[in-house]
Amino acid sequence: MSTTAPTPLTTRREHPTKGDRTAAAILAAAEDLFAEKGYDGTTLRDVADRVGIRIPSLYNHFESKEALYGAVLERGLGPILELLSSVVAEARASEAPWPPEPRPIVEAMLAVLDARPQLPRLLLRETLAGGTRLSPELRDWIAPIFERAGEAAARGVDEARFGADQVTHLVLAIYHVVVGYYAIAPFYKQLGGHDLLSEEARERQARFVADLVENLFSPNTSR
Amino acid sequence: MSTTAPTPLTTRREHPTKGDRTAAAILAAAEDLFAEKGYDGTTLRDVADRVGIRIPSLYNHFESKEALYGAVLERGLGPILELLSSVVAEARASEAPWPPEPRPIVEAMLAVLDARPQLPRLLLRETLAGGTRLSPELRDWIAPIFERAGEAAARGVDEARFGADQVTHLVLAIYHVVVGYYAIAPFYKQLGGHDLLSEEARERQARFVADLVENLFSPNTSR
Amino acid sequence: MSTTAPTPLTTRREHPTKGDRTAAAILAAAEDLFAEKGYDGTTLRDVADRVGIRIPSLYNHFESKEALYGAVLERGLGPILELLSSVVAEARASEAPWPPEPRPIVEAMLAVLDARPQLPRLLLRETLAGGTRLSPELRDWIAPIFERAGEAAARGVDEARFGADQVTHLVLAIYHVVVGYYAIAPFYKQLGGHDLLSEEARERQARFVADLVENLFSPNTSR
Amino acid sequence: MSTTAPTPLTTRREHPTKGDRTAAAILAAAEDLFAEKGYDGTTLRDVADRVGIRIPSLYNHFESKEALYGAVLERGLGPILELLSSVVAEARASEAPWPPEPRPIVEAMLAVLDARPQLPRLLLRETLAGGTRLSPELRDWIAPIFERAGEAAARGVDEARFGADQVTHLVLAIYHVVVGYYAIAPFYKQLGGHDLLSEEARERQARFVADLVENLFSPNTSR
DNA sequence: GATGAATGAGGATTCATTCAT
DNA sequence: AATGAATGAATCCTCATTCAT
Repeated sequence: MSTTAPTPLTTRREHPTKGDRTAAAILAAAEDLFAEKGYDGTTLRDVADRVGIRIPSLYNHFESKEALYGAVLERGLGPILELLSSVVAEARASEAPWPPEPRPIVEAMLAVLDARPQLPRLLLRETLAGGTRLSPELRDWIAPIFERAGEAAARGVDEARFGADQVTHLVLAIYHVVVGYYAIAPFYKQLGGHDLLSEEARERQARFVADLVENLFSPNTSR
Repeated sequence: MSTTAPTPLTTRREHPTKGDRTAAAILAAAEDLFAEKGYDGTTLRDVADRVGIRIPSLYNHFESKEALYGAVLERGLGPILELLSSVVAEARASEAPWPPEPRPIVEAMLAVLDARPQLPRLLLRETLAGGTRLSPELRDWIAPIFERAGEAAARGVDEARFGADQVTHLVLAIYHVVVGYYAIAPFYKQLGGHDLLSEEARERQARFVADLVENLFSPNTSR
Repeated sequence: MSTTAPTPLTTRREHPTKGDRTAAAILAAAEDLFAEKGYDGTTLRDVADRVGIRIPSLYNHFESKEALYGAVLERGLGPILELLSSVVAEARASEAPWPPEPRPIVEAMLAVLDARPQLPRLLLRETLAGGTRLSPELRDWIAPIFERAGEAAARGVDEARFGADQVTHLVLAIYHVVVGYYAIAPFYKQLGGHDLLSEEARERQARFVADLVENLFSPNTSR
Repeated sequence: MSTTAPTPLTTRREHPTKGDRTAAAILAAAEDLFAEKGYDGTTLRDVADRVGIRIPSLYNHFESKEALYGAVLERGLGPILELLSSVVAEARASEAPWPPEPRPIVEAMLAVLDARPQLPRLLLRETLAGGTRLSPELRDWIAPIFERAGEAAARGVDEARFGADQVTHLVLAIYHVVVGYYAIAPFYKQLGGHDLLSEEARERQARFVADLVENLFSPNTSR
């Protein structure tokens, strides 16, 4: 489903070779499958079939199923974590109440996820699994985000509404509102609901999330 | 090969027999394991080991792994869905703005989940899987809940804040805030955060969710 | 399918007890199943289901699956072997050309098989299996039959037609013509042919076999 | 899970590859075992052991146990059915009484079976099982053979001896005489008889069958 | 780089059998 | 005599991985 297929992080050449293209196709297929069926529910046969190659060929590009999964996570989660890191770091550095204007941030965030709607499911699967299969690298990246998001939020939140000890809950809530939306989309549709990933629905969600965040953080004044 | 189905596998007697106790133990073990590792990640060996029996004995109580999973889901999700159904139905019947007082509802909801913190993970896993393994029975139960929750919310929501077309997003958001909290707890703890399932944390979350709901639905006045 | 269910050979009481009746029902069910699906293809669950009892109850009547199979064979093959033995013994004793009048013998034979059309299949299955599961008892019974049948036939056969060294082939041929007919009946019917076990068909077969035997043994005179 | 079927399992190349040789060895082993012990009595372990490979390797060549059985049947029964088909078709086309000279046909038939004495047992097992595991393909092949054999025989048979309504019985009889001989051979030997598959015995049987057929069809004249 | 073949480990499930009730 | 529960052994089959070509 994902359309962009950048070169894998581990090997960067000037010209994308045929091998690079295969590797990218594998990553794309694996991302979809891991998101849809989870690590244990995805077989290398599934991946190879979707790419149109045979199983052993996968090993020319990735050392193992775990390595492939790691590569998918890294490629997928990297941009998100970078975005979050920078936002959080920025907010941390500034003295202004956080966030000065939530809309751009929310929109940047959702733009990333819109381009790769599988990532939230990947993310959620990882949190459900307790980060079991997260590389130490990725884990070290994630931990401070929550931490700093908490710090930042602590300064921005309307204390009349949420106590300082509720900041963690606030951060987690926003996280779940955002990723949960994408994760539930296929199920919701299948249940008879409309397509949450349609253009309009995603715009509505963007507005909704922005409103929500703004509403939560700002003092009691409606926009 | 067999044509008659000799042993009713779900009959309950007056006195809990040895078999009933074993079945209950299997269900408990399976609930934990399915929540932690997912359907594909859980083996019948895992379940049997945790119960302290041998694998074939599982088949004296459940017809198959899928049937066991179904039983876990039904037993676990039943109370939640009933609660939601009754709340939604009630709200639907009354003319008063919904909910008249969110706190009791939120507390009832969280009380159920507190007693079985695995259920949210089970739920979330199902939504991630697109309800693939949901029995038609359970699916028919879930669909109208979202639907009616939307109707009810449509009457209660502060229209100055959220448009009518955002009600679905609102309902999903609350759902994800609630279940996501439990789902991420083990990961959060492992990442160095505190225990989200501790007494205090759960109380904070209860307050937070109640505040959030109240805040979202009531007009712009803090309590 | 078989309707008569005499008491098992191992226990003969005056009044058929309830247990005896169960044992008979088990034997009847097992005879059908072993004939239809063979020893390996028949499970004790199949047998128990058909009788309407639970598997462990089978063990109140038969020591093991093998013992049950043995009992079925003994009960089923006994009458046939007795008949054959007596015929052969009789022919052996007499000096007259054998058989003086084949019709009665053929008819007696077919009467037994008509009453229990499963037996030929059981028999054929055993010969296919090389008598692997035949009790030594039964095997000792069978061996001399062929032997004596050969001797007898040797005297009766039209030597102008079949050489003495072909007597074995002759005996085997008759054996296969007879038992094969019953064995192939279900398949033949299913292939679109008519029912070989119908009254008329069986009568035709009786006539055919009698003609064949007569024809083979008698000098070149048609009936 | 997989959607495409990547590896054609039955393709034949010009040079027999290693895989082809393995597949042939598997077929040979399976043919013996299925003939000796039947489908249910044969385990893939048996097959693998006889070939000298491990069980999972079987799946590189055949999709399942059933598929392997089907391949054995097709490969084994194909030549027989072809022979029968051609004989029957030929007889059907000609106007001469059938068969003009039975000996060549019987000899051709027995030559095929002599080369693969397991096939008759395979055949007989199938008829005993009611063709349960016969592929529709094979079944469609078999049905018309009996049918046409009946038609052909109807023209050739000595009507003074066998009525038209006995033709089916005649055809079945010949079939059983032929295949039964091979099927019973191991048992007969084990019972103390001589080896029915020895050179001499097979020649005797060939003569016997030819005599029998000739005798049955021709008017009352010995050869 | 691609793949046919092979395989150790393991997965769900069935089966015959036992035993306490 | 009947059976619910338990289980060792085995069955078919899948999976990730390796290796020679």
